[in-house]
Amino acid sequence: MSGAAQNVPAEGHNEMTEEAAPVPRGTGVTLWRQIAERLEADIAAGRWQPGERLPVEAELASAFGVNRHTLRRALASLAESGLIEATAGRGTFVKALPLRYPIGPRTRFSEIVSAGGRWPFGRFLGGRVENADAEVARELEIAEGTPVLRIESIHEADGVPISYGTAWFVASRCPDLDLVYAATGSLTRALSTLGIEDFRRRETRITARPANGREMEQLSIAPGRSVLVLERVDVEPNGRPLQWGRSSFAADRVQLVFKP
Amino acid sequence: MSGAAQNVPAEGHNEMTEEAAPVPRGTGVTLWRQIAERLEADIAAGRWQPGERLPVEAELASAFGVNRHTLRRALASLAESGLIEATAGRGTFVKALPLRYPIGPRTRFSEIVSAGGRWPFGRFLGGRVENADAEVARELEIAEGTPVLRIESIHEADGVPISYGTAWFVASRCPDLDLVYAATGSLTRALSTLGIEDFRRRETRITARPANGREMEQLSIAPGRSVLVLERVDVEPNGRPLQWGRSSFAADRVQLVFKP
DNA sequence: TCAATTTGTCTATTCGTCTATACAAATATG
DNA sequence: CATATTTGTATAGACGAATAGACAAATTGA
Repeated sequence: MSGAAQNVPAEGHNEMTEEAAPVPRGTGVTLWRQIAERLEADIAAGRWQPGERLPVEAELASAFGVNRHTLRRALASLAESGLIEATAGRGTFVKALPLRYPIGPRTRFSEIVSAGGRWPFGRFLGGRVENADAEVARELEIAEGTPVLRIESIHEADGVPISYGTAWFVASRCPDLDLVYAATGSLTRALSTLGIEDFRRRETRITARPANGREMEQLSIAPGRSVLVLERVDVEPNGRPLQWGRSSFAADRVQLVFKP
Repeated sequence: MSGAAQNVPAEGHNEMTEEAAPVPRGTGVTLWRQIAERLEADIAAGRWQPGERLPVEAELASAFGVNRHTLRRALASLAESGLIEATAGRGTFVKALPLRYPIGPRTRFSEIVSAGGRWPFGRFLGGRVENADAEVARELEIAEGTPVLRIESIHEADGVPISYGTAWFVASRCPDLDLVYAATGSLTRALSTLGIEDFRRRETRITARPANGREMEQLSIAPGRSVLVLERVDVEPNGRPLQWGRSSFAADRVQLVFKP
């Protein structure tokens, strides 16, 4: 590490004063972005708990081998994402916490979030009836061109966006679902209101990639952060597809759990 | 899009000549990196099939609204990852293809890769006996300090690295597993040789994040690409934990599939 | 109340990214 | 074989990232 430590750390328990792995240069990702990502990952991994204070800027800068201004640029982006908050004279504190998210036959966002001790909410962004294209038709096992209801929403836990995505429903099966969903903030409850008492997960497909502009915006996550992209098909008890959806989960705010 | 198209595209079916969404600037990710990621995502999404030629550099540059040199920098990184190959006078062609990877009670890498029509191989990187730390002990349900066998390996399909990770086994249960694994290139076969005929998946936990330096190196993926991090526990028929492992999957080369 | 600590802001310089122009080299096709 | 097409390389200038130094502002604790 080329940068010499500029401030001698106070005595006592001290994390992060040992040098971190060098931040690679020339990778196409700026230093401040990489540092922000590492700090975010460390927080997600539990290195610092909510409410805990991070090492001071000078220490972090030294540990990462960068200038304090570069380090501050990293912290600024974390603050922008809502993960940390800094106050002059006081320090920088952690705000975030990941959610344990089991995926099973009866995956229900509301139940999962409530079980995690937080407040679930489905923020309805928009819905409209459109004719099923080839992909939607295949997933829902209907004829191409059949009217489907397309709903776009964000799912939040304690006001923090967890997932953002789109779901398609057979329009004739779910009249006015968008209106009831918008009113209740819960998809499961809206379906129940419409007489659909049960459905279960048929298949979940997962990939991951860096968030795009829309996802960054809707999920309030920093550029370059990863999203887990879930494509899922839910079916009614008679086996008929009810819903096909594709959602992006803020990877740092959720940990998917599977038990075969 | 500020950049004017510099070459009139040839007549006939033509993708990508319409302008792509503008590449954001000031995000901490260079333009060439973002372009590389988008092209990689498009390839993974099936926009171009292996063997198919990408639009020429001038067209791509125009579509992304960047200089041809910037576009070339993006293509260079994709070529470095093995996704594409370019030849002067000939064009740029796609090489990559994602693997469908079902996760279930009997997840076996070899079976999955073979089912996908490719050649599976477990590249043994190293193994040694060590004393279980707190985390390993908890996952394997043994006393802290119990000797465990730690194995590091890369799993490949047709010579392309798919996952890289570490697994821990109760040393007394799997004597010489590392040696047999190194010799056979198949964990399942190695365990069978040692008298362990069956095991099943108890739990799989998934997160995602950008690949770190080691993962970029071992998986031959470009900086900033995402990895799917799987923590898994496998147990023997009697319910006793056999293996705890944590592997990083190249997110662009694999799509995880779950059927509850 | 004051000193110490920590974050916040300003100005300036150097290095890397992006753009631009031009032309060489390799391949494909008529 | 010649032309068109496409990638590959060289040089140069403008702009953003990173560094550096200095000092102000806010908070904490003695």
